[in-house]
This record gives sequence, C-alpha cells and structure tokens, in this order.
Amino acid sequence: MPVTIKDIARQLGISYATVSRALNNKYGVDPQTRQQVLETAQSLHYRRNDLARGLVKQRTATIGLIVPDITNPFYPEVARGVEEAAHEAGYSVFLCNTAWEQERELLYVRLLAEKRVEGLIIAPTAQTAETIETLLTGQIPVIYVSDTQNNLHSSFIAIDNVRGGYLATEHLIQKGYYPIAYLGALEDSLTNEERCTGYIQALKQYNFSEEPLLYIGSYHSQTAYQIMCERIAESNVPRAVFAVNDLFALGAMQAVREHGLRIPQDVAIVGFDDIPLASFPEIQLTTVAQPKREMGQLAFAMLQQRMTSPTSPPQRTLLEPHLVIRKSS
Amino acid sequence: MPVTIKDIARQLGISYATVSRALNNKYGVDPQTRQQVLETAQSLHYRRNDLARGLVKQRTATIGLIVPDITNPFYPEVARGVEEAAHEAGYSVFLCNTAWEQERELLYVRLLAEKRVEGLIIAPTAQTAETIETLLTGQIPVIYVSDTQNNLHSSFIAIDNVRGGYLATEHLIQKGYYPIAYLGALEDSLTNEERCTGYIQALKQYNFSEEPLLYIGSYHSQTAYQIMCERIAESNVPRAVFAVNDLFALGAMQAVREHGLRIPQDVAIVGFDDIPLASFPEIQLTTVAQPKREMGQLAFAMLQQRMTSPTSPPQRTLLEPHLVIRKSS
DNA sequence: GTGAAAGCGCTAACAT
DNA sequence: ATGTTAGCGCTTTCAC
Repeated sequence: MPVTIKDIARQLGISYATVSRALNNKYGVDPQTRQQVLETAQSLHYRRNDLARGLVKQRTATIGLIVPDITNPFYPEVARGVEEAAHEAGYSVFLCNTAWEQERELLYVRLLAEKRVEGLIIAPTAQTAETIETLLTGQIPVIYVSDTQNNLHSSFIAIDNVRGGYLATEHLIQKGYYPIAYLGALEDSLTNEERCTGYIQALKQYNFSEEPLLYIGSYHSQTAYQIMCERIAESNVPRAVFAVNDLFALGAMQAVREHGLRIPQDVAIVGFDDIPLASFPEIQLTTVAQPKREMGQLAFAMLQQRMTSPTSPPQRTLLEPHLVIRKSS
Repeated sequence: MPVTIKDIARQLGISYATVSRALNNKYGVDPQTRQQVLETAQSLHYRRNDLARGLVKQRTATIGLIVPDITNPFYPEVARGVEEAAHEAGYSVFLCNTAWEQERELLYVRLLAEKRVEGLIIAPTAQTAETIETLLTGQIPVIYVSDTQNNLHSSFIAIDNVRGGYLATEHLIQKGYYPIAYLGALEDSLTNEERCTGYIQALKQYNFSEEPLLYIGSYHSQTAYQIMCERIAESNVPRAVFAVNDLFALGAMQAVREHGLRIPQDVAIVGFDDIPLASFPEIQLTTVAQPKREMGQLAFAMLQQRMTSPTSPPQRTLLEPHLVIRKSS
C-alpha cells in the first residue's frame, strides 16, 4: 500500500489538510511545519496520487496524442513538436499508436477520454472524425493534425495536400516525363485522396490527354515495393512516379533499383513529407516538404486555445507545401 | 460537467450502485434494469471516469513506456512490441519520449508513478537506473529494455552489446581493413561503452598492435556526419568504421559519400540495430541485428511477471546478437 | 435484485 | 496557522 498524506500527517501529529497545503506550497503554513512535512514526505518516499488529485481538481494537465504509425518517421517528428509545446505549457502528453487500425484508434480515444485527458490531438487513420466526434460528443476538444476534415465544426492543421500533389506532378510534367503514375494507399484515405486530386488536377491542367495512372495498395511497408516490382515484371513501368509519401517513394525506389533501373534516367520518383532520409546522398528524393515539428507545435497551440475557450470557433489551418527538388526526378 | 453514474441513476430512479453493477456486468442485476442502464448511459453519452475507478480499485491497467528517442527507428519498433503484448494482456501503454534528456526522463518516471501506472518499461538515456530506483523505491516494477544494468536487483532485457561489438569488429578485421575506428556517443552511455568494449576486445584478440581509434560525440543526428567530415577534411580517414548504431553509421555513410569516397572500397562501415533502412538497396549497411519487436514483447512479459509476483527474483535477459553482412563492408 | 453507506487519496471551503 | 468537513466519481461490502 503506497504512502498517503495521511501517513505523513499521522507521523507528524498534524492534520492531513496541512500536509496537503505544505506539499502544494500554499499560503498559511508555518515554514517550519512545511519543512517537516517535506522531510517526512521524502523519508517516507511519498508520491502524490494523481488519480485522487485529478478527481477533485477536475484537471489532469494531460493531453492525448494519437498517431497512426510511429514507424513512419513523419509522425515522430510531429509528436516531438506537440510534446515540446505541451511540456512548455505544463502539460504532459500520452502518445498512442494505432498501427493504422481504426478499431484501436477508437479504443484509444475512449481510453484517453476515460483517463480524463483535457484535450486530444489526432492524426487520424482515415475519415473516422465523425465517429470520434460522436464518441466524444464535444466533451473533450480535439485537433486533427495532418488531416483535413470535412465537417466544419472540427479544427485541424494540415498541409494543403491538393496543392502538394499538384506541385509534385507539375514538376514531373515540366520535366517532360510521360506517363506519370500515382502510387497511393487505401488507408490514410483523405490525405491520399487529396494528394491524388492534386495529381489529377495537374495532369488535366497541362495535358488533358494523359489518363491518370493509379496504383493503389494497402498501407504496409512493402506495398509500394511490391506494386512496383509487379509493374517491372510486366514490363509496364511508368516514366515517373508520384508517391503519396516518402515511405512509399522509398519502396518504389528500392524496387526500381533492385531491377537495375536508374533513377531518374529510367524512372523518376517524387515523394511527400521530406523525412530525414530523403536528403540522404544516395537517396536524394525529390519530395513535398511538410513543417512537421511546427505542425505539432501549432496543433498544441490550437488545442490549448480550445481548452481554455471551448466555445471559440473551430480553426482550420492549411499550410503551404514546398517542393524540394533533388536528384530522384 | 461530465455525466456521472449518478445522473443515470437519477434519470432511472434507481440507486447508482445498481448502475455501477450494470455497467460492469456484475451478477445480480435484472436483465431489464441492465438494459435500461445501458441505454440511458448511451443516450446521455456517459463516459466512465477512470480516475475515480482507479482510485477505488487501486488498479489502472496501464503501464508506462519511456524511450529516449522516438526519432530513431529502433525505438518505435520496440515500442510496437511492448504495445502488442500489453494490449493483448488488457493493459494500455503510455509512451513518453525523453529526447535524450535525463531530466525529462526523471520527470516522466515521477509523472507516471503519480498517475499510478502499474509498471514501467524504460529504455534509459544513460546510467540513470540508480536514480530511477530511488525515485520509485520499489513501488512500481521496472524493466529496463535495450540496456543492461549493473545493480543486480533490477531486471532488464537487452542484447549482448559486448558480443555485438566484438562480432562487428571481428568481421572488419577479417576483411583485412586497417585501421578500424569506433564511432560512438556520449549519451546512451552504458550501451555505448559495451559496444566499445566489444570493439576493443576484438582488436586485442586479433591484433594487439592496433590501437583503438575512438570517435566520440554527443548524440545528435548530425554528430556522426560531422565527425566523419572532419576526419575527411584532415585526410585522416580510417579504413573502416564501426558505429554505435545505424543512425550513426548512416551519418558516416553520408559524409563519406558526399566527399566522393566509395563504400566499402575506400571506407567500410558497420552499424548496429538493423533498422529498416539498413537493408535498402543503395544503403546495404552491414549491421548487428537486434530482435526489436520481440524485445518489446519480452519486456512486457517480464514486467507482467513482476507485476503479478513482485517478490520474484529479478530477471536479466541477454539476447544473442546476429551480424547481418551487407555491401557496406 | 437493489439500496445505503463506507471509503479510495486528495483539495478546498469553512471554522477556529 | 491549522483542524474539520464535504465531496470529486466510483466500487464494494453489508443489509434488506
């Protein structure tokens, strides 16, 4: 049985209210008493019980952060941003990983709500926003990060994926590559759709005769690799590939290189995210950069705003994407 | 103000004890009553308060996982293993990232203890074990992962770093490379030291005339890169490099390649961890593999054992490292 | 099958 | 400056 403030009070022969006051640096405690309390707390290895504290204070100073894939370097970067900002504001953050499973996502939302986190930042697996909203029913403010949301009452911060897709594709078109394929995922769907929309827009804009070439697979690390391998086996290789994210681009790159094709001479590749690896010498992946860390920080700032004034109107922040051209295209 | 079981009870004109029973699927509740309770709970958007529940039950079904660097692909993999195992056992896990800051690590230990997690899995930043132990004073079971511990009363699961360092260096020696440098970090110290010890052992074993060549820097993503750049600038490039981990190896690789040197013809490189990238075609990094996912799963299994029988003797698991030879050496 | 009541560890009035 | 007390939301005896 852990030590409580009552144990301290008993040992000192004082009331436990005084102990509480001393421990929390409140006014009206004799400096000497406080000193004694602090000392016995130390010697008894007292640890305050945040469950009890949260229960009475109706505050936990904790937020939840739910990400779909901790294995994709993009999300850890965002997470660090959130963490930095939260830490500075006196909040601690509980990070949960859903591994692209929608069921887990809802589980964690429920769990975090039950643990009474004061806010939630979610990089959703798909268009689960509706479900999440009904699950929370406005009880806890939510900020969606790296994912736009259709329903107008929810706040999000994301990059302009359509524009990003457009920029990437435009670049490939201007380089004269033809045909250009889009390599995407089923999950991650809204993000995926938007980037794909940008791709199609660019195609239409510049060359309406070119049909979209969509390679869509499930979101596993090997998907992009496999899809490209199949195309190569069929001798049906596109001149250029725009991948929904850098991990997919890397998978494609791997497949292309393993089959002795050169980048960009045989196949040009563009990704999305600008993960640390993209700038690596032998990778040199052209990609649409996202301000990951900043997105995390901003997400927390938005959340804090909603935590302090829940009635404020939802914020919908769309960041400008920025194409980073490297040797892969 | 959130909905409580009292609200449900009031609306139904029953006592809230019954509501609690119904909600928890306890015996002795009229099926019809239960049904009604469930329905009103739903319609009122009731969410149970885990703070209150944990307070009375003295259980939270939650564990904490503290990692030093979520940005290093090694840790997310371990984290997934922990999560999988924990989830299966009905525990949820709160992941905390210390960013290699010892102060933060202690902060999180304290925080998680106050939140009454039932167990802690820590991949420590350094030899903080002593401090952590005194902080917890046996109140919460701890498993150290990916880090051996000197004090015999603590449990850990780690790879045999000395052996790993030995294997890597032995490989480079047998390839005939000379001189061989060790590229390590200040932080991560015990792990670092052990791998370095293995390196020195191999050197002594095979060629006692060769002096250890130690390149030690702080643990930032750019450190390895910078150190190697300096050596290259000085025209003082070792024939081979054994790096404390794959991220360092990658940094070295980047420096080497940017300066027009070839791998392994000019400089051979070996890493440690076998992160997903290591097998990438144009990387092909020889490395000491660690069973990351399994380590996470085992860590949880060990923790569970200690949570159920806290008096059981500490377990000290040392896994066998496995050298994966690729083109970089 | 259900209600009344105690109590988990703590904070915050309200007294003194 | 300190003690007393109520109560946060819940589970769990113990009655009935």
